[in-house]
Amino acid sequence: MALLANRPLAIIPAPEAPMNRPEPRAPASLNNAQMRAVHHLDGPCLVLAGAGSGKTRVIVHKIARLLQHGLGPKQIAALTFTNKAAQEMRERAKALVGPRAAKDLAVSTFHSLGVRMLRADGTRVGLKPNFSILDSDDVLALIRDAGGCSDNALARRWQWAISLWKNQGLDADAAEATATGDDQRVAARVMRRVQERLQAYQAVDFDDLIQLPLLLLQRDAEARARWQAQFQHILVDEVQDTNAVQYALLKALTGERGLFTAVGDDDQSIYGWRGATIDNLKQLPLDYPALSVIALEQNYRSTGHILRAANAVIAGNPKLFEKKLWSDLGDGDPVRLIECDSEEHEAERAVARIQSLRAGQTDGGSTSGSTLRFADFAVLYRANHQARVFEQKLRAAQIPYKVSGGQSFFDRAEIKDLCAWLRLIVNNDDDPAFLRAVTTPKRGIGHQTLAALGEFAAPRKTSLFDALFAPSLAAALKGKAVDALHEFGRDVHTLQERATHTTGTEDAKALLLDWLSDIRYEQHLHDGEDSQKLAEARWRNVLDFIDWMARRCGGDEDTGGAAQRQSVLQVAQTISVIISLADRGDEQDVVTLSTLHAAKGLEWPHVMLASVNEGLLPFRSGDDDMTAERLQEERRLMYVGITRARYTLCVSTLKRRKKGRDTVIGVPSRFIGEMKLDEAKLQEDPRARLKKLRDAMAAKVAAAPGLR
DNA sequence: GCCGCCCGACTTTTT
DNA sequence: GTCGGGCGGC
Repeated sequence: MALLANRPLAIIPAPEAPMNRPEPRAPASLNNAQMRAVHHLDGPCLVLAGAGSGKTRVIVHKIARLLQHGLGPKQIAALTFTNKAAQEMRERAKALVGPRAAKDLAVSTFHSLGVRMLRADGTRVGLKPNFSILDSDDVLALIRDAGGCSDNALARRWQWAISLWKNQGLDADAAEATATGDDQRVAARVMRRVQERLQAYQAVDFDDLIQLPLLLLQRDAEARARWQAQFQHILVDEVQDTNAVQYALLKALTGERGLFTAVGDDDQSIYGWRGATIDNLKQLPLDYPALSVIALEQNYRSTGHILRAANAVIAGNPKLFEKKLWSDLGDGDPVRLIECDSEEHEAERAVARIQSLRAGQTDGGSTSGSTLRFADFAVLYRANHQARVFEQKLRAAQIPYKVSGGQSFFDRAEIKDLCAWLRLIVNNDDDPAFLRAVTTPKRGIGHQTLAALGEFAAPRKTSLFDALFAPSLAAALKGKAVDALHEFGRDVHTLQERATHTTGTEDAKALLLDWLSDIRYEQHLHDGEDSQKLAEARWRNVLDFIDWMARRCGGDEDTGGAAQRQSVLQVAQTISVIISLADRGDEQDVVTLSTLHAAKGLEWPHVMLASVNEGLLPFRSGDDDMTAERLQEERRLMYVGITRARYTLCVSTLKRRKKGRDTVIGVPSRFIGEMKLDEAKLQEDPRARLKKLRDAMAAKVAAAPGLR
């Protein structure tokens, strides 16, 4: 959809095999292991799905099997981590079981499920049904405020610590008890205050969306019984990425019966740093003695050389479950190793490789008739900033590209402005939203007025919005300020009123446009931006956003399964959990630049792993020492990178690399050696060959007496 | 007190 | 190459 035109999209390569390789992509029938996973219905099941082994296929077929077995679509939940994954799963399910059944399946992210549970039962854990969901920027502001701190870096560290605690299922008390050192103790105290404010605002953060439903199930037997009865079978995707709270929620939802299918790959666990714990996978067989473990080892993606390199690297990690990928796609091209002088050189080599492969030059030097698309290529690297030099060189070569993992559409200031208004009409008590909305656009209400309003509201224990209408407010503030506040209050009420009753795409759009013109939002953008062009770009984003909202009100088929007409208010309620989805329609033929993390789950015919150097991959920052766990996660990252490739993989290292302002000697990553590449089969870079010649020459000269 | 300049750093990311 | 923080000067 146009909405996301300026957002980097994940690309799914075209289904047709780009090189002339006769190879059936998805076999018509399930293989043996897949079949066992699909037909195991009466007990807990762990599917260890190696990279490219058809895991989504298994999930979708299992859903079909469960339906066939007599379960209703509403009784099946399939949980993912990202909206994108949920969307893909929903579509694949739709293709297999038909739109009618697919519509009622509970295919969603963990967080959306949490929202659903809390909207229904939130009152049982102290939440009004109209609670707000704060995004991480709101939470950061809240933390700064609660901690009385203007230092953003410190607030961020607090936010990080608090989130990790929440992901471990700890509350403020528990956090304070486990805190070591002064920093942590302070963070725990901040956490307590943040939790109090969240409660007062009737707001939750993303972590709460998992933790509170868990609390609900633990505390409330009736709710537990009801939700356990609701879902007769739960499928979990990427189970290796679950954190302690998500795992506990899964257990609480499935209860004693343990009717679930967990799908994941311990070798692709790369999110330990944000609280995911592989302990969950270790714990699974202990918590469920009846667990059937089924390994999917046949890889349908990569050719032999690539797969052997991947297996060789991951063999360096201790095994949780024995598993070794194999493929019947033939050896394919050898993995290619390139040494580059610098980042610039590396990017130039990458460009040259794309051009030569596209021109029909294969690694062996023979030519093939077909032309490759730009979208068949990806350059993968460890850290975002590494994209820059590739962007430069690709632009210079006029090759279209996109960068994954950029700023989300919903993170843009203009979109968040509007979301603040929407949140406020959903939940009048949402003070952070109030503060943003009341000052955007400027309406003569400054921090003086707001501070006074805050002081008025605090002792009365009302939200800022409620305080607007207190009869005694006029006594506490200047007349002009009160008028401005009342006008704002009326604006919000008007919007709220209309949003409750407006449904359907066209009406919704008209309402939203009316609103924007009422608050003069376009003018506000031009005022706040010195560049005309930038302001216009922002306004276009706003219009895209409006379009997108309106279409959801109409219940468009293609907007993620919301098939009924919804009021603007209803759409506004779900907005903070719907982070953008890529639209398949505007998939473009462009080269992908992506971090290794963002590349997980995707694949390309031709992949380049860039700057595979010590210090970058595995990553090491100045002072910290590399623990065994850290190194193992880095190794899994390398494994993920290698297994993204279908036909060719090109790994490059830097001889010199930039580190901050200066340049340091580049040491090839230990993972290069671990790939156990057959050196004899390695293609030599023309420049390296030249250099060898030169070195040999120099050696001869040096050895010859009398010539010095 | 505010503004502007300079210097340093610069993982990974979802909801 | 860019962003943010800190310091110095006005």
